[in-house]
Amino acid sequence: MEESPLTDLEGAVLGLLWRSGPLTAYQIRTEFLHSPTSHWSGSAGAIYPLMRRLEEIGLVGSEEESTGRRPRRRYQLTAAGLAALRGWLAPPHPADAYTVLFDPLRTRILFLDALDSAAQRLFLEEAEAGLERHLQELEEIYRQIQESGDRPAVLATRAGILSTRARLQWLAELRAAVSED
Amino acid sequence: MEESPLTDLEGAVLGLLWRSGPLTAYQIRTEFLHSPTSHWSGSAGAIYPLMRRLEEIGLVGSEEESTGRRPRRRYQLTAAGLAALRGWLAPPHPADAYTVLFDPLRTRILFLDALDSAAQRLFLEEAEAGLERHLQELEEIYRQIQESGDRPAVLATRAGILSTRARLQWLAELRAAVSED
DNA sequence: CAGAGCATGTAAGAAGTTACATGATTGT
DNA sequence: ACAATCATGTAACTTCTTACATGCTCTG
Repeated sequence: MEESPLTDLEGAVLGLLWRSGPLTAYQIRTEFLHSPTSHWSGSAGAIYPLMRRLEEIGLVGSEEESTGRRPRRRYQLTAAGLAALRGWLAPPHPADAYTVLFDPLRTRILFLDALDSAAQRLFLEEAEAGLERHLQELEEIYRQIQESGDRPAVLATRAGILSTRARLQWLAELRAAVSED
Repeated sequence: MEESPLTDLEGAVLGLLWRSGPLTAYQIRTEFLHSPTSHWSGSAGAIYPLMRRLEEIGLVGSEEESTGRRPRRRYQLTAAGLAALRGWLAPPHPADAYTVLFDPLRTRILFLDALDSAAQRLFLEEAEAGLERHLQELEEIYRQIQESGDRPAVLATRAGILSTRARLQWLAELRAAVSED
């Protein structure tokens, strides 16, 4: 029934169903759409086929609520799905869970010297401004959901804040190092 | 000639060619293989077709060094390739450059309550141990390349260290929050 | 009742993964 | 000379993206 390890998208979908009861594919989609990471695109072409796949291997069940209109399919976790969710959650984790995260800015900065110094300065200014802006948003979200009492979301947002601050700190160090030549 | 924006893998390949002169596909592969991020798999099936693609659109050139044996193709950056590299490096950057990075641990912790409390504790222990181990490795690498004087690599490693520390700090906060129930 | 936007998909194509095949070189 | 490993690929498959199609619902 459960063949290969779940992808992170599959695991997250099972997690959403576990937390928020039966959901339609569209509702799942919008959850990802509103996430502060742009890693989760929530595109239709990803979610709809994925839901069918999960149903085929028995990790979710669905029922159609056809009130005469266009079918509206609502998915919920099966017992096998809950077991698979726990298997995905628990250690051992994939290798990339503990290694350095992928960061498009860090990747580019490896080759910063390929830009002339004016462009380098522009790069660093833009990067700091962009991260600063994003940090403000995260802190605003943090305040809101702290009131809502949604603890896992609070924790995840806190992670985003700390991680973004670390990137900003790094950029500040970098700017100091660049300007001293 | 240059159609769509470069992917990060394509940009990084151009960057490697810019920094390290003409390289074979295999040499590029091993650069990625040895990177401390597991995001760069450097699999043959990714690199070889990519190099052909980059050559087709004129961003790299190649010459065959056939000394009678099996062909050995060495790629170098063209003028168009350098321009494309600079376009990829310079702002404006893709949206995901400034948003929260994708973190498999954070994603899982959103659903931590689906595990029983023993499994939760195990999760947190493993995660802290795994990150701590990785941090040690990074600091060892950091010391080595600081001596080598490879500044961009030093900076990138520094970013990995700060980011990993931020994740550890978050886990420490989390453990405190979990144990107080 | 017309248009906006919500909801449910599908099709074609891009990009990467795993697994395989095979030639060349090196160490013992 | 034989095995191990370095090096150069290819093929099939998986997963996601972009773009499209289409039905349903609500609002002015």
